[in-house]
Amino acid sequence: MSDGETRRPEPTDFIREMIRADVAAKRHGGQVVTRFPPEPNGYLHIGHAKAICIDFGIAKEMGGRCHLRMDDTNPTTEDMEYVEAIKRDVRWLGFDWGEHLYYASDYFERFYYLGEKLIERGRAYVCDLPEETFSKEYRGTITEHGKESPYRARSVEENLDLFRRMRAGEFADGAKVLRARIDMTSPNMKMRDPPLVRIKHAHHYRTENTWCIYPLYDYAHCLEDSFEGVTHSLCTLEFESARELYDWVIQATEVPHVPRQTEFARLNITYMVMSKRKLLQLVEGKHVRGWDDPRMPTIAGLRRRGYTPEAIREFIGRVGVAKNISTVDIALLEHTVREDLDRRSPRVMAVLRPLEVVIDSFPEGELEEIDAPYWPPGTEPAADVARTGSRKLAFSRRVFIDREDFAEAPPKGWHRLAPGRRVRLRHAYIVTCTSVDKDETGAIVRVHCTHDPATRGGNAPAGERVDGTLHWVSAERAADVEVRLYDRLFVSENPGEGDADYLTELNPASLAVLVGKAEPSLAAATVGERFQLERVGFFVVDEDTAPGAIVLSRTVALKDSWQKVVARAEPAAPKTPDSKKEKREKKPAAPVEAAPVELSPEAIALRDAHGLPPETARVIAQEALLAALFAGATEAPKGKELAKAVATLLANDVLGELRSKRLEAVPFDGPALVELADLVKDGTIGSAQTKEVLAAMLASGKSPRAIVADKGLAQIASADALGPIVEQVLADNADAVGRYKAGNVNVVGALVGMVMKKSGGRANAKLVKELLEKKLA
RNA sequence: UCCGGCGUCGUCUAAUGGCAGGACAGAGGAUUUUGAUUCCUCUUACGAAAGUUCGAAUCUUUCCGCCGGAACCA
Repeated sequence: MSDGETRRPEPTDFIREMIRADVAAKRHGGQVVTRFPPEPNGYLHIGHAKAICIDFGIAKEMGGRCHLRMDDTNPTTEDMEYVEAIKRDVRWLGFDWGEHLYYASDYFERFYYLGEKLIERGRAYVCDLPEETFSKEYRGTITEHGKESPYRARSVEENLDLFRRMRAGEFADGAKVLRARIDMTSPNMKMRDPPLVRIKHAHHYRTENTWCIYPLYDYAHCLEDSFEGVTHSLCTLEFESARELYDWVIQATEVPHVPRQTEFARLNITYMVMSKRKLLQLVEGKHVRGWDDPRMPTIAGLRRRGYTPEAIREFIGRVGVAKNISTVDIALLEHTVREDLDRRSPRVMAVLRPLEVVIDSFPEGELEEIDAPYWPPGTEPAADVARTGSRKLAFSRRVFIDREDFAEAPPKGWHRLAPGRRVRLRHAYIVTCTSVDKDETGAIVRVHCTHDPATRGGNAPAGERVDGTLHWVSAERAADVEVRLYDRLFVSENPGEGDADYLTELNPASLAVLVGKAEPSLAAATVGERFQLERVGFFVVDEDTAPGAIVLSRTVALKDSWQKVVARAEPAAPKTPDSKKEKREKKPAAPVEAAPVELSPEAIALRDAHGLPPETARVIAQEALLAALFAGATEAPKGKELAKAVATLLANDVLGELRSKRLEAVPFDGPALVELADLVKDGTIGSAQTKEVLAAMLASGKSPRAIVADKGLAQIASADALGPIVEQVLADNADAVGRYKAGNVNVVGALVGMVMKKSGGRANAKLVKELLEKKLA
């Protein structure tokens, strides 16, 4: 991390939490191995940057390693050019795979070997069904089961022979395929005998013509992870339903190392497209100049646009990692890059649309040298930024300003030049506009000013305020520069949303090329150097620059609050597309009457036998484990009498634990729950303690009474015992008490919590609350 | 319609049964030789309903909405 990068607390997200827990539990010997597995069939984009930051970033944080692996199992799309581009981009982003560069294509022999092994164990077969036949007649649909392929029952010998001949090249593309033998009735379509290895007589950029069969993603990826000892295989949400197959292949091939797949939401950004297919279309359709066109969301494009790796990493960090499907506002990306560039970009001046200004009071032919600092006071350049100090500016009778900075009839709130107005030419003089020259069409060709010699350096006399400060360039010493102004590539917030073709939503103004005038110091600028053109934006010197022909690309414009004022005066922009909330509310739910619950006969029996609320009865009847526990409970001595309490426990708390821990069994029985309910009934424990006892039962299987005794959980329910603790908490939290008195009644909950904690979890919460409320009243 | 996933300010994201917090965006203001930067202030959210609980964004149930899954792509 470079110096000065924003320090933030250690990132926490569900993946990091999971991995930290794995490390703490010493799974995989406490090792963390991740991988970033791009397919070399396109350039990396900022969505990949998220994956890279997660895969490499987490491995680094946990003291593990991250592999860079080219997932090159499809010979028809992949290419060495992409491999090189991927390596360059990952490195540029600041990550290092060390020795760990891998290629799926190096594992082809092992995939083949494991294919034979699957066949031998009856877990895979060679299928002759054409792709179309299988998908139309056999796979079934989302709602209907599939049916088994007629080739499913082939003998091991025949399968082996066929598979070998597939490899030997005896069959045409698509004539045969190796299929997993799983379950044609699975609700997960991925599990309906998915293809594992297909025939493709194609040249592979690395293995050339060695192979004519290639593994498919679902077969290859999990094995690659296993071969490499990957512990945590992190991928995006669309692979969620592939996870079941991932685990199946690992289990069926009996590979020794078992990696685990976890999915997170991919990155979307407004006004951008992020699919490889669309990006490829933009390049091939010449809608942009190439993969590294500065308008592209590719890493190469962003790099050429002048983005820094630090800014991108910071952006990714701010976006976070979660499973919500999300689209980040491009304003956040722009903010992050401005923030970074502000510390990296020396300030210089250039005029994009020159308008000549004649300073009539300044002597003809005179050139005045002015020393101007590169950095405004108060801005500390980042440590690794080269240009510091100041440079020389030339002031002369003729200068250029931007046409946008002059108005003959200025609108309200105008802070720039206009007839009669006094403005400062930055670092130079305060000037006053005296007249305007126009051509025969009435267009302004020249502006006349007089300067105030007492204001040299731009200093206003004490107490005087000028109308504004303008950037400028001497007409005598200006360097011509090509300036490329980039804007978002699409005009639509979500290109291609709905029925729209995203290509019709390209922004025709995404690139504007101007020839401007720059201050002399810019003539020596070198490719990759970054500047802020004062009042205009952040720029980078483009690689198209040649000696004497500087090309400047705008990375991002400066924030412009004047533009906002102007925009506000104009008719309101069309409302943004539907937000999440609007989507949710689009079809307003008909006011739902609490629909009468349909009860199964079992549920009805439970309800009637024990007087349970119908909801509770249904939940218990539905879940076999709960039903068994409940049945056991009612057999116990006090079971009938406490049935309702037990049922509530079962339906509300036990079920929750079962779900969250994905438990199939529970280490206690029904009578234990009766015992727990009895403890509550006789007042030994309160509701606060019940949860804790239940958790302990789940963990140890011990009896409730034993747990209460062990942990000393018997509740404290006397005002005498609790009073002092309440007093103490109140005294220690005067500020919280203040907030309560100011109207925040929720504070009581927090105070109850504190008392509970101080009492070792033993206080009767209800009583505590009463005591607190009495004191606070 | 089946399976899986997801619903918190406009946007992204926190909270691990106890004061709904942060960032961006937006609004207002201060400072300013960049209408920049910086600083201060403010508006705005738990999809709905019912249940469990002293207390629910968090546990349970039902409903609603969104996304992914039927490539011999990855």
